[in-house]
Amino acid sequence: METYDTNNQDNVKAQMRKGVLDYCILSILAKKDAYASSIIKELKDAKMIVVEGTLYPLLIREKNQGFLSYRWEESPQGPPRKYYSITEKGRRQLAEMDLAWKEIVETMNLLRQQ
Amino acid sequence: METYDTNNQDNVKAQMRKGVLDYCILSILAKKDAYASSIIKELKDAKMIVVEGTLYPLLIREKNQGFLSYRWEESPQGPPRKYYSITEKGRRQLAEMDLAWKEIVETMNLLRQQ
DNA sequence: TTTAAATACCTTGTATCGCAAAGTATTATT
DNA sequence: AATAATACTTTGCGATACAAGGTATTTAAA
Repeated sequence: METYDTNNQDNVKAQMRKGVLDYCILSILAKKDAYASSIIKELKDAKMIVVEGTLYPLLIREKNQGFLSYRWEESPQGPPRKYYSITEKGRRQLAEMDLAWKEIVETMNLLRQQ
Repeated sequence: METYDTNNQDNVKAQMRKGVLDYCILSILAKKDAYASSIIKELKDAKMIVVEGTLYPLLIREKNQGFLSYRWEESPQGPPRKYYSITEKGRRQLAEMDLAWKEIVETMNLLRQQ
């Protein structure tokens, strides 16, 4: 059973307003496959702090929407890692997010002009 | 009783991620006093759709945080209007939001560079 | 051999937000 | 009076972000 954000297109912008984290995650994974802990490190470096309790459900949601897939890989130390990849559908979503983000940035520029 | 976002400064950015509506409202009111229906119209023109059920609680929250004040004014037609004004504290908050927004936009630019 | 440390994934409960929908109130028009 | 137009408010729901705690695997130390 899917939720309200499956029709896509029309409400990408509405969702964008709620937070940019989904956009961040897809952007990161568009460049390179990664696992949760490494994504957290990358976001921390970019000063966009995220904690595990936020990221794991988010990755699961994006996977359930078909934007991501994953595979297990051995780690040099510790338990195996769940590497996520962006899918074709994820790349299309990312393209829509780019447009929505651009519009929001332009709107804010307009609103902030005195 | 205040909530988690009263310490200010540290979490402006975290809040910003949740949505840009607060930023929009303060931006609009920084230019000119306005009442709810006129704010909705202005946001609609800027393609940032907001409905009453979103805006009214938001205005009340910002008023409770001391970012806004209001006064009643007669309307040429219909019931009186509640005109909101941004306060000094609201302007300081807006300045912090400007910084937080700038950082988020820069972060997204970085993350979207292939 | 047990214990601890490091790494990694996952879940639960809470506060908050955005929205649809319904409700209340005032004024002007019919 | 009844209706329309305007404006403010509240309720209930679904979704998000986070703190906190939990589970599991591997390696190193005691």
